[in-house]
Amino acid sequence: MEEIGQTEFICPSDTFLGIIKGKCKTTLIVLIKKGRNRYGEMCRTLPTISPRMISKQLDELERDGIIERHSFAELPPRVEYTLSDYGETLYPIIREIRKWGYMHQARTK
Amino acid sequence: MEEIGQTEFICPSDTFLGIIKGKCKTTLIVLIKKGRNRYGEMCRTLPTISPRMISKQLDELERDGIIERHSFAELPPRVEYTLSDYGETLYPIIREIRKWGYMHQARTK
DNA sequence: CAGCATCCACTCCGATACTG
DNA sequence: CAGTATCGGAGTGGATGCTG
Repeated sequence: MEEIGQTEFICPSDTFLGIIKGKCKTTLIVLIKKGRNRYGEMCRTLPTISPRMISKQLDELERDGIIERHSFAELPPRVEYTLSDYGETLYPIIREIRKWGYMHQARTK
Repeated sequence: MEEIGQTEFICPSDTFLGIIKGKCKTTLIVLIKKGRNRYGEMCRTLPTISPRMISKQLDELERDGIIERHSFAELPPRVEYTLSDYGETLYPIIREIRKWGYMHQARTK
């Protein structure tokens, strides 16, 4: 049997969950991955999430190195987000999570 | 490109994340899966998590149908938890999450 | 042993209003 | 267009004490 200790148990899960927990981070990652990567666009796609929250979640994802922010000095201003190489590594897992969700969402409620 | 709508984006992720978010649910699931499935045992394995929290998380996992609670009317009382068939379906994903965590935990701080 | 009840601090998140 | 500031309610989680 594998070694069982507190550190081994908690840390690995929290590395991932600490990054993608939060109101709508997986959703934002998927949107960006699909090219729907501008702030206003995301707000319109997710009308039930407040712009403040979308902004905050994008900030945190950028801080964690998952996404990159590209700001264009135009009028009107434009900002696009892209997945970083690091962010790409967790995308397959998000797909798995979403696939599981599709299969089992009937069960929850 | 896939259809993009709010429902398709948010629901599937939340089905999974809604279940495993919370202080230490993935950890508890792994402990149970490995046979370290008694309440006191878990508390001792996770000394930094309060017993109240472990109890609460186990309750929620049971309520969501992920784990089953088996109570033995002995003295001293004994309670064991096992993964349900439903719970087994999300175990592979938890393994992926943990594997990702092992590989990338150096990066996060 | 395996827990629940209570109290409290902290964090999350929405609503609203404002800015470069 | 792409945000930021502030307020306040709801939820999360620890500490402590008690129970069958």
